[in-house]
Amino acid sequence: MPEIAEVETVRNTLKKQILNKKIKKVNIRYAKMIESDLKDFVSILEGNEFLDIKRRGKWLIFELHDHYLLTHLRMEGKFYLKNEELSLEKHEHIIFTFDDNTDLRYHDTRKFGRMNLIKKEDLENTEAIKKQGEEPFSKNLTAIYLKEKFSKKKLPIKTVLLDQTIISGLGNIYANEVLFAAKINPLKKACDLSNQECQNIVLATNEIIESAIKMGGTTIKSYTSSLGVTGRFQQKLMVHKRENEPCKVCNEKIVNIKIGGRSTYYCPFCQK
DNA sequence: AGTGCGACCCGAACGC
DNA sequence: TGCGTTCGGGTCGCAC
Repeated sequence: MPEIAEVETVRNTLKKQILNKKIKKVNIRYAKMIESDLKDFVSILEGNEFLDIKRRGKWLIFELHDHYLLTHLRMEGKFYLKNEELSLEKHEHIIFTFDDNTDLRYHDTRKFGRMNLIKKEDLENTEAIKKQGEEPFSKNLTAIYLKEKFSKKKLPIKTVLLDQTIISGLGNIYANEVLFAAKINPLKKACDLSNQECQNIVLATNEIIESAIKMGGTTIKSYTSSLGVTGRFQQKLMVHKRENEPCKVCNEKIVNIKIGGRSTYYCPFCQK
């Protein structure tokens, strides 16, 4: 399940591989994945080239001449680079073939990922991009900002951390890890958090996301980056997917509960 | 406006 | 063994 660190890893990896290569052909095998007009999608991309790859939250933004290709990997989306002669696999849904005979293949077992081609001038007006909250590293991500946003939320803080309009890019793994590092019980209502707790979330978010990006993300389930680089952050996980294992700080058993339908892991002693 | 929930998917895990 | 059922998870859209 790619979150911000995984998306950043994919971005950095792909940037070394696909920029400024002419796109010879686009093959769409699962049309529902494309949110924009299908004919435009093919005609605009063919003959075009990727000039840069940016990121906003969990969205990857491929820059083309005059357009951006927005992609969201959701849970299982992956990009692979392959020789175009290799046979297509079952879950390779969108294939971009470059004129050096390599493919950029979008692979997604669950078919949850989406792609959207937009004109450059429309980027900031695109709903998905417009509503993204502060990036984990932004200087605008402050305790004051969080306190104000949280004050309107009676939901558990765990649920609120997943709200992309507040902090952009956190998913289930890092939400669990941030709350452990900040020593906050995931069930606590967001509106009840103190200034100090908001500050702890800012610091924990900075620290964890920086570390996760440095380590190439976290490999959970099927996630691998485009070059097959394995994320190493899983070795650093303190609570996520560690149900019944001892807390690395106090030895108490890590608990797994559902909050808002999402698996939540925490230490009942460290996060009272 | 905030909240809750089904829909989108399909492989893995589980039940019988 | 083999079949059917349940579950998960990010985001959107809709109902309240």
